[in-house]
Amino acid sequence: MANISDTIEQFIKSFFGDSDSIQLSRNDLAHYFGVSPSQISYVLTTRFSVDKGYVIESKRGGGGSVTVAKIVGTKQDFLPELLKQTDALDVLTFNKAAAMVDRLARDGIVTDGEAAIVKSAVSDKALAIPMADTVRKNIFKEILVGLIRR
Amino acid sequence: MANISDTIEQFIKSFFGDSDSIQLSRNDLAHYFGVSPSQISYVLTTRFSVDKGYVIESKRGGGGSVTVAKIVGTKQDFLPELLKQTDALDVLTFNKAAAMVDRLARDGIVTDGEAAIVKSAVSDKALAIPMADTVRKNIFKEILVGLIRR
DNA sequence: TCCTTGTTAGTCTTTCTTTGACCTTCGTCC
DNA sequence: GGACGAAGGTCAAAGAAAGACTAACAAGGA
Repeated sequence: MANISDTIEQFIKSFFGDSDSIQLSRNDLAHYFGVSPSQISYVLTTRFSVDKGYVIESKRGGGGSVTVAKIVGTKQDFLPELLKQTDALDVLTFNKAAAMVDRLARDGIVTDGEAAIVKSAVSDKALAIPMADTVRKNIFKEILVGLIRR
Repeated sequence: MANISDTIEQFIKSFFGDSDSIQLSRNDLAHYFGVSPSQISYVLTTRFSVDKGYVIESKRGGGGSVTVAKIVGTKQDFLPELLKQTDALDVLTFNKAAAMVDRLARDGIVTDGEAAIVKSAVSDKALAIPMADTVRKNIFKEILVGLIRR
């Protein structure tokens, strides 16, 4: 956690209390951390992606701002939805899979321990094979099916 | 203890105080000892393997680092042993994997939910590919390492 | 001696981060 | 309505780590 992006990520996350959405100023944040504004954008896109369960909205111009909102899904239809999304993908990279399972953990649909196992199972190390991203998709889908069934 | 690898090994070990895990920078360490970074990797892989009671995690890029953790507690014996056994296998069938994970569940090393996920991940459906039993072995090994790490 | 195993160094690759330059949008003030 | 400043957006390049792979070298044993 030596890098500033992780620090900024935590800082932003600490703003969500019970609330599902927060509003922030890109410039102010950048100034606060002494980094360039695009750094904030970087953190936003890498750490608060849709896969991870966040949506970003923004407004430019004077008095502009960025809104970060947690996507809150009802547990029942979220897993099937995720399965459908995964199936629609051509291939599945590790980062994408990790983002999705992180979100499942965040929303309490799986435990942290379960999330860790899923990540191990679809990691690049586990799948050091040709067509890894295709196989990963299959494995991930099968895991989701198992989760739905339970 | 004439060689530098042994010296580096001791140096790293001296960093564990009461703590079970330490974080280090490969580059810094290499620079400190005046050796090439890959030398540190060499020490890490040869002296801090699971066999020897350690697990390693790392992150690349700016602010990247290597975490070395001692394997402690109940996982100390059984999981590494199982990992070694798995590694010794040529291939791993689903039935064999399922039997192993069932045993882990029975012994309370993993929850039923976790066991179910592992089985999904290494199921024949997930691995409808050439060389399935070889890939399955790899995945299973990686899951075991993950379990040891946690 | 020759062969195997272990060590050391070096190079190239991959991943992730950081910065900067330039672009687009919005609001306000003549 | 046009000019201007204040946001935020985009993208590419550079930088910062660690990983993979390979070659060279060293030491010990058959």
